[in-house]
Amino acid sequence: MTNSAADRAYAEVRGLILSGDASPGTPLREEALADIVGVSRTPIREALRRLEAELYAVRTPSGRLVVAAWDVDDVAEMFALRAMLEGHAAARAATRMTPADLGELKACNTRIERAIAAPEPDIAGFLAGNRQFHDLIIKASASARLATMLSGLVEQPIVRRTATRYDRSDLERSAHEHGQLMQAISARDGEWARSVMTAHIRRALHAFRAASPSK
Amino acid sequence: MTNSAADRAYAEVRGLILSGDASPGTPLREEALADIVGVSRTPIREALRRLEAELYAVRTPSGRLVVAAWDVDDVAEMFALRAMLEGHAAARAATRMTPADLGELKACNTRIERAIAAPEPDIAGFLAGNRQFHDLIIKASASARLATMLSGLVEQPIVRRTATRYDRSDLERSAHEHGQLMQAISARDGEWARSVMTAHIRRALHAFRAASPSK
DNA sequence: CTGGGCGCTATTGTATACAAAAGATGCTGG
DNA sequence: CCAGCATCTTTTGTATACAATAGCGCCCAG
Repeated sequence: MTNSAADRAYAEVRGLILSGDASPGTPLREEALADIVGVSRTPIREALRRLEAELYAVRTPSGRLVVAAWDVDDVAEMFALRAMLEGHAAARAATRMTPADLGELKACNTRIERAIAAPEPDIAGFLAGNRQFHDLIIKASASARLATMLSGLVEQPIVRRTATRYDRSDLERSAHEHGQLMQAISARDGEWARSVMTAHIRRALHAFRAASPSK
Repeated sequence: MTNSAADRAYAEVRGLILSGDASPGTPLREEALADIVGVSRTPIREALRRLEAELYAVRTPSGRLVVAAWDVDDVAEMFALRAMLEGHAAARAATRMTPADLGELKACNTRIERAIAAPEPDIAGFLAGNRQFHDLIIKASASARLATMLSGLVEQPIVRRTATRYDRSDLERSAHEHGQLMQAISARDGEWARSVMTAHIRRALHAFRAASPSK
């Protein structure tokens, strides 16, 4: 809880962008945001730099920031990068995970299975579990750099929109792939784990594509 | 040249870290750095946030920043990530490059060949050309996200230290691999280009390992 | 001599004031 | 009526002032 104002500013401005309240091209003016969030320009500036680094915002030639426009190709590229990087994380995790870590992973996937087993699947529960599952893998990969790179790449809102269109068989397939991944990790087979993770995320990419408006 | 003070601060502090003047574990105190660079704390803070995001600095539990310690494994991980990401960039570039881009690439590699052909190889010229060559590929990949991720991963000093140990055959091999890459791109074969680039960087990794003290 | 608590200091987080630069607006001359 | 320019406004960049907090050392009691 070191710099709460800046963190709050980051979360709020990011929320504005992802919710669509600030649509692509909207200028992100520091003073206006400071008024909205209720802090001074200093933490706002810090938040904006982070958002710029994560490409949520882009700079006009003269240094003004505007909300970035992500088209389908941009999002596809994000999925492709995530697939590579999380695949790498899975490969590393396979040779580094302790039995205790693996148990935690198993418990997490059990929660996911319970969330989707109900008559009316619990999408929020699925998403929370899914995120935790992936975070456990990343953590077990023991690469701070990988974790940093992935943090700006795992934007729930798009995953969320995709997931709300999942039917039960999609959800079950996802949990099943998690099971495969745990098998690969149990076997300490990094390349198997990489392949499963890559496939897992690339499937999500195509689910997204299928659900997206044009193209 | 929008915010020159912050950029200067970034460059100077980064220089302190990479030159070894600020050794791992050294605290990075804002006021002290402000005095050194000759600007106020505000741009220094901005520079430090960037350095933190790129893992040149890490935060102690209580929010203080210290120079990060990179061991051999960290550097190896950076090479591995670079190999994946630049491989991806090469694959994208292969289907996107215009003949003009390719011509520029060829000219660049010709300069590299000239630099290493001299009786006493021009290492600085090699490094400058090499960097430009890789930047051209990244640019042609037309992925802002990829460019952003790679920018924090291409730290000359380590590459430089490795390159100073190259003998002529290493340098020639590097230029030759660039030639292969251009062939793959000319053929518009993304997977070929990816493989060549990945191999190119992984060879550099092993050159680094061979040159590094322990392990 | 040692351990714990208390207060001081060093350092970062946040707010605000000031400077510079880019954009917009309106005026004037053609 | 339009082009060009001057000025005024808006917005960002930088400096500084103030607040909060964590670390450190010192002193005292046992």
